[in-house]
Amino acid sequence: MRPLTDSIEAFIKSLLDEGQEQVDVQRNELAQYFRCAPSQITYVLSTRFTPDHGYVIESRRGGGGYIRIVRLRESPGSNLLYLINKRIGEAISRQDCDAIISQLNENDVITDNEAGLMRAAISGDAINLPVAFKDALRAGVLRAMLLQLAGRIKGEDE
Amino acid sequence: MRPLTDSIEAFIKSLLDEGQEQVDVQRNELAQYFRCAPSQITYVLSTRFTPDHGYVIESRRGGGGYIRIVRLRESPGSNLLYLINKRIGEAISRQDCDAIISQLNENDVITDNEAGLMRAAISGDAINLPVAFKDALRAGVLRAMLLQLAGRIKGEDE
DNA sequence: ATACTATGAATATCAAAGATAGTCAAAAAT
DNA sequence: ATTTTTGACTATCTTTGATATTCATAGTAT
Repeated sequence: MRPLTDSIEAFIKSLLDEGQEQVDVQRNELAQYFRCAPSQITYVLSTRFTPDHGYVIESRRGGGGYIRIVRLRESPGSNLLYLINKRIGEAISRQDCDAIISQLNENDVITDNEAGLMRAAISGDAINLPVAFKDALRAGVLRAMLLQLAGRIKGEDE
Repeated sequence: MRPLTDSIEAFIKSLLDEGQEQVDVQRNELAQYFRCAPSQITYVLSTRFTPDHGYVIESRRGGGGYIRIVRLRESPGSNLLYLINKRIGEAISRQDCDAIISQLNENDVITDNEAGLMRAAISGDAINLPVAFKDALRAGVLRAMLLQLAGRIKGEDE
């Protein structure tokens, strides 16, 4: 018999195939539907809906809580998924970050102002830490921002 | 189902969107309208209408009592300086950051997309560090981004 | 009139209960 | 071995209710 993980994965993908870039689900509801432990849902999401696979997850707890699955899109000339999954590793230098940001800016993936914000975020002037450590933190910040870019919904701003 | 908090928040904001800088509401009346406990209103106000969010609350008890919600519309410049020099200290929580970013967004200092980028930058999901340490790093990242905002020159973006 | 008190009408506070989702390690299945 | 599945425990957010506090007004005594 096909394992539950596969069914759950397929089910979520079918939801996303209805043209939407994202779906909200309730963990308990889904678990009930598949008659499994709620943590099973978490397991599927964390093994099949990672940035590697082209997805990001957001969630909210408490009453009215939900899990939102966002399918990342590849905007022209951006290479966002490559940057997120391959180019940035565990650590990245400031210069390399700058280069990436400039390239995104030149390809009109981000505005001048956004590029400025991103450079500020990865500058890390203030912190007095070993370079290796800084580079690791910078990698995290840059990756998070690129994930946000990849998750943007078309025409969301203005 | 959308939690009540969100509806109440939206309702209050819609009242403020009618051009007024402030609204007076009666807590019991609002609670009746939403069929919830009066303290629910208090909860919404204290979690979504704080000074960080750009609001202040005044109230009076007793007969004819009311709750006044005032939206602060400070000049973006001075507000930024305050945030940079006073509000952010050595450390800041994620929640507080979120509130500040929302406020900048609502006051049109930053676009929706920029708000998204900033939230991503301060999220620090990936790194596994003691909370106190994270909060200190976050303060640095947020401050750097606010400085960038402060330094924006009119007409810099196309 | 003036001061004091009682009453009713609001809001504030705070802790507990409810509703979600996350984590992690162990058990089960493949 | 690796992947799946479960369950106990934790974290976070919402909702409620009991109790305390504050204010306005009316009444009462002097």
